Amino acid sequence: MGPMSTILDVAKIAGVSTATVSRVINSPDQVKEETREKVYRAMKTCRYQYNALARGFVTKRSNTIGLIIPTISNPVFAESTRGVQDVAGTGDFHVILGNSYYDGDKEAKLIEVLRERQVEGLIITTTNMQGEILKRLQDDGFPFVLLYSTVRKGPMSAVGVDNYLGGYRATEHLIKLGHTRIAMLAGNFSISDRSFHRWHGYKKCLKDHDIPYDAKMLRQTGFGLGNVKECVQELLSSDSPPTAVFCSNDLVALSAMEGAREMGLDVPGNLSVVGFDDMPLSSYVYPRLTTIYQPAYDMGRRATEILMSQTREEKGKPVQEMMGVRLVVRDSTAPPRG
Amino acid sequence: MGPMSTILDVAKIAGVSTATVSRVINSPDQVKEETREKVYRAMKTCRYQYNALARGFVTKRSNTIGLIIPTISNPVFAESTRGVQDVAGTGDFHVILGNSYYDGDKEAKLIEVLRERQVEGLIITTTNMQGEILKRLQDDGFPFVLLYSTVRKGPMSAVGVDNYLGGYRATEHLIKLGHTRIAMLAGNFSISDRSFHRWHGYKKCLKDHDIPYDAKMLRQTGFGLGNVKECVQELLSSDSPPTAVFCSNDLVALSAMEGAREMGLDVPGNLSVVGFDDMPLSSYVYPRLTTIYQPAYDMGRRATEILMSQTREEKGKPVQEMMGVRLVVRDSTAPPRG
DNA sequence: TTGTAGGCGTTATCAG
DNA sequence: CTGATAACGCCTACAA
Repeated sequence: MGPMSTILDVAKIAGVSTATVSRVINSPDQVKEETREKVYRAMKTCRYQYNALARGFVTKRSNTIGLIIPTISNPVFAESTRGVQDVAGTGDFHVILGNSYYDGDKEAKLIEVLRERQVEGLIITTTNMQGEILKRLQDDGFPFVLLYSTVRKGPMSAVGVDNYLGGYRATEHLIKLGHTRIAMLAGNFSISDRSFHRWHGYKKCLKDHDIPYDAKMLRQTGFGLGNVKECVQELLSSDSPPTAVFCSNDLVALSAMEGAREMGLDVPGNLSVVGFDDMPLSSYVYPRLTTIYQPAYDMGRRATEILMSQTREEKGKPVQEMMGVRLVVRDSTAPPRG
Repeated sequence: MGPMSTILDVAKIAGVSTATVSRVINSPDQVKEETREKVYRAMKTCRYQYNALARGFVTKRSNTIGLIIPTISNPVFAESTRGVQDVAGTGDFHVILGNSYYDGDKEAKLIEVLRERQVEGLIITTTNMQGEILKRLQDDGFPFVLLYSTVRKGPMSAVGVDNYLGGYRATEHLIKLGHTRIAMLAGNFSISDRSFHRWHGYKKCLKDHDIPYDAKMLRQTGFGLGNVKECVQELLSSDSPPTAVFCSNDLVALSAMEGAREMGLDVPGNLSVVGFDDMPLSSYVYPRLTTIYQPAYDMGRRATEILMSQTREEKGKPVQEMMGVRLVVRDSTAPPRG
């Protein structure tokens, strides 16, 4: 990679000024055809390559947005990421991707360095709602939108689903099937308020059906396929084990099913399992997973549309958008045995 | 977002020169503690935020690499992407992600715009091996490494697996099980030479076991979950249908199994299926998928290590690295019936 | 240890 | 339609 040639080189070769070269790049019709051709030829002879960074530097527009998610390994985040990329691309934006791995500090660090790199906006699936970080962004008037958010009003833009409702629907399905001992495997509340809302929906549904809430039926797990198996197995080893479990996402549900199977139990025979997300592969797993669908791809798209309009307008009002969830009944749930 | 303050503002407030401010940012120990503190205070009072773009502009180092994959929706690419991000992060690099969607033109366009944006290097899972594009990168001395590559020698850096061997192993497994009518569902050769190599391994294995190769047993499909089902169903409807099928990736394998099931056939009872990739969820699907494992995460890591060393050194020799594949036998394969 | 000043590649403002 | 020229925010010799 020798030194690249610049518009100055081009200008010299073509015998014009740099301003003219810049014009043929940005508004070709403002320059006489003859000179335009001359410039094109000059570009070719010195193998000129445009430097978008330099432009960004003067126009103060990097044409880049940052996307922070917990981890790209979760297929549901992969879907929303694709949504983000697709609409960003149509606006000639690029996206820098960062994984927070559900770590608030990593998340904060990412936000900081992405801002240093002059991203024009941020899409964040936050792991640290309470933190000062978002407030800081807010104060600075820095454009950002929360993705997979529980926020429904206030000064921040957000797109998400009604997690409370999702939790309610999942639980309701189980109750209608005849279950009364229903556990919940929730992602750690300190790390995800989504999980917290789902738990509230779960509790409310229990109450509406006169099933007493039992705190021992709640287990907070990590989010990966971490200690989930142990959690179910503890649950299932208690003196009055659950006959069903609502998991705060599909990945957790998969581990839960495996944990149950390791104990020689059948899903859904001995244990019904419902997940949350409906990631693309959930209809292929065994047993096919009953779960709450949320429109990941579209959420990614929508968040990006909002962000992009936000970066352009001077003072766009914040917009919150809640998209629909729906219960998808498949094979991992059934009436309790005997 | 009002105008941000610059080191000049900081300098004025602190009563020092911009050079000094720059020093406290880049080499704090080169400046007397007293002035250093003064500068820090000044930064605070004007809420100074570092502009990494400006630095990149002068140092000609964007600290960014581009990553081009077919689609982030395929979990195997998500895994390697995570590998890339993880090691890029340790080198203070960021990664801009682009999906080519298996489209050579999109891929070319992505390479172009990423170069304009001054990425320091590119990691590409190419869809267009033959194209001029890579040659162009080569000629320009632009650092890049091919990921999921079949390249084993020559001037380009690459990391991948032995696809030929993978195809061979998969087929061998089927043959040892007693199958003789073995089909292959291959991703379109024009789009993926990986698939092409796997097919060669498949053919060679057939030959080594005196099973005549039958061209009608090969179907080239798209890569998503596109027309795969129809392909299997055609195959299975022929007068002498296959008893087993080797699929060029796990996603295709899932569709194939579904296609067979739709015809009322049992997997592996009536049809054995083996995939390729061993994506993280393949052990959860039903039936648990027999497949060829390739170390996606590590491949992503390795590719990035190579690239990063390449961007630093002046004239690093190209390095090719082939990582191990291995057959993972699970439940989607069995001896043929009767 | 600190300051001065030139330069990075492009755009944008004015003139011509 | 085209040309000077001053930014943009930071780094880096070179001097002091």
